[in-house]
Amino acid sequence: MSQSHYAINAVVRRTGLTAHVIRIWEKRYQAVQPERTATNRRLYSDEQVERLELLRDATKAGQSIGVVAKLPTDTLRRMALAASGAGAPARQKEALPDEASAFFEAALEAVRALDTRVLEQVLRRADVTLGTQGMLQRVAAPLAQALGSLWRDGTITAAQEHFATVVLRTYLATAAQIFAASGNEPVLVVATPSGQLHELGAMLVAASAANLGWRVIYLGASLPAAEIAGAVLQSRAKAVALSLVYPENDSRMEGELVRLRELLPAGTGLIIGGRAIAAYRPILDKIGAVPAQDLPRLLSVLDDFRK
Amino acid sequence: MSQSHYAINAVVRRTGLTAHVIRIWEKRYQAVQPERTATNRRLYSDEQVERLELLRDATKAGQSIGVVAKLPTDTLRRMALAASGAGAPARQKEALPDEASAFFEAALEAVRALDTRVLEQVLRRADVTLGTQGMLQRVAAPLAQALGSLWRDGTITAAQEHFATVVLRTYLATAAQIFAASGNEPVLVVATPSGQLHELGAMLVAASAANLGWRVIYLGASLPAAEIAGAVLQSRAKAVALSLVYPENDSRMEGELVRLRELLPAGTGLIIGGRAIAAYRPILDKIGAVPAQDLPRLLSVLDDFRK
DNA sequence: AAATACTAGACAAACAATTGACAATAGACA
DNA sequence: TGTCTATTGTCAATTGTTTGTCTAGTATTT
Repeated sequence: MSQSHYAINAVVRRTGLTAHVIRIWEKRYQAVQPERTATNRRLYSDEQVERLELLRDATKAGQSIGVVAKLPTDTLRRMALAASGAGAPARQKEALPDEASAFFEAALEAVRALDTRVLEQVLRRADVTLGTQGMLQRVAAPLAQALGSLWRDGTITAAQEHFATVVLRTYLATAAQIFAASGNEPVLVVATPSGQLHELGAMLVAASAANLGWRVIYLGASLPAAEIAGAVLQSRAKAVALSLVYPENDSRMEGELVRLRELLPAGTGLIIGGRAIAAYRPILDKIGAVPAQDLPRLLSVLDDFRK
Repeated sequence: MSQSHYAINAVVRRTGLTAHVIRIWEKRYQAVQPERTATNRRLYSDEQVERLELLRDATKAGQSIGVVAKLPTDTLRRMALAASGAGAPARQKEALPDEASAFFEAALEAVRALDTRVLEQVLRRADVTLGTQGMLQRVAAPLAQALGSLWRDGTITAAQEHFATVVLRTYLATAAQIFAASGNEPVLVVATPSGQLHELGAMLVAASAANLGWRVIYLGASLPAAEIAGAVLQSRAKAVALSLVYPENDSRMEGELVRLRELLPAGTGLIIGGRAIAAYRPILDKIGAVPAQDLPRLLSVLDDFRK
């Protein structure tokens, strides 16, 4: 197989664990036993990295490291499969209230410094410690929201805001990558309608849904109703999620949304979220779209459509 | 096999490594053993250049040079494959002339089908088979260009065009991340100026430059001159690359570009590329910006600014 | 003459390993 | 409830390694 030998630093990058933890897991529980160079540096194989990832997931799900570290890798793989299949979050560790905000602050710091690497690292670590949904709801979503107001404040520059948007966007896209391999998940089309240029909200939805086992077709920002409907037809999607942020009083929006509902096959779910939904509330009611004020509510709505 | 022999300068150009590093890798780890001229100048073969590229990628991925430099080239190739996540067959260099267009066609097919997974897979495979620069220049760039005209044709829908843009964008961003910097590479700021909404060209530049060893700060689309300059100052960037695609006759562009040049520290490189540069040519000359018609030319320009 | 390339040796910053100590948490038990 | 204990992650200090960069001096190419 592959002969890769990763230094501990590379393992840190891939697993999101700290070097401290990796070493202490080895010392105390013999979780992995990496080779050593002639000068005593650890060298990890792909298998060992995978094992560490599995251990990370198991502990994140509430298992104690002392127990799972002794299990063979096969068993860990089965556990991971079972856990993701059940979708039932066992006893997800409740993070401290200020733990999420520490990540938030760290992320903001990286944004100010225009430091891609650190920003990504913070997001990945939040992903590991809070769980993907926790990271999305308590770090990424607040960050996405804060960017706008901080920029209006003058607390951050437009360049920093753009920068953060791009990095966040990329992270969400890859985090949402959830192997669509199985192919028979329900399909969700995500986009923002014509005139709505802010796409971060839509990306959050896409990442969140993908993490919960939807196959997401993400179409980006500012797409006419007919196009969205076309994509739904082509992909036989079960539901559509739109995000409305700004502007809040686009007169053409009503026409767009009505048209979209007309063009969608009967039975297709239509979920609309984002800052601006309050302003468009009457329209949503009229066309029977389900509003979702925030990410948790969106997920529960998605769950209903899944059946 | 081609019998070309490259002087170290050419190798620097193609790999993004410094001459110092190339020599020290040879001395300390016998990474490559180039021929010598009668007067002791190093001469590198294509195979050796490829090997250096593989070593560069492996080290950027976190493997230590001391370990990987001793591995046979075959193993390095396999590792590059594994790292890019493709289970693809290890096609050797010298791609057929139409191989790139086969990838192009396959990519287009995936776009029509709105199939994220396949589209990503095609890009990854192209990456491995043609090399990163080959993939960028012969698949991604043509695809980015084609999307616009195909959409105007009606050959593809706007939804498909949006979809392709997003997937391509994400792939380029992560591909560029793989080469994430160790910290002391020269910094390049990439963006599109106010009014220019198409960012795919800028992303291509960013990915390409990152692959050649720049630390790229990517700011996305439509940013005012003052903001771009601010980011340059903050990051102490050596150069700025802008992409102009559409519109081709924005009257405010001249003001923006002039202002940008004024705000940039003396000595900062200013490179401008994209479909629309012909239309803005007089302005570019006026402010002393270097035009770059295509990706290969951009890279050689970047090379000049490196020092 | 100026730019480029070569060697050798020195250097500093980043990276790793080890150890021992510490703090937070959960569960057990009185 | 409070106290004890085992578990777990974190931290600091120290030592050693790895790696890219730099300088100086010489030679070659353009």
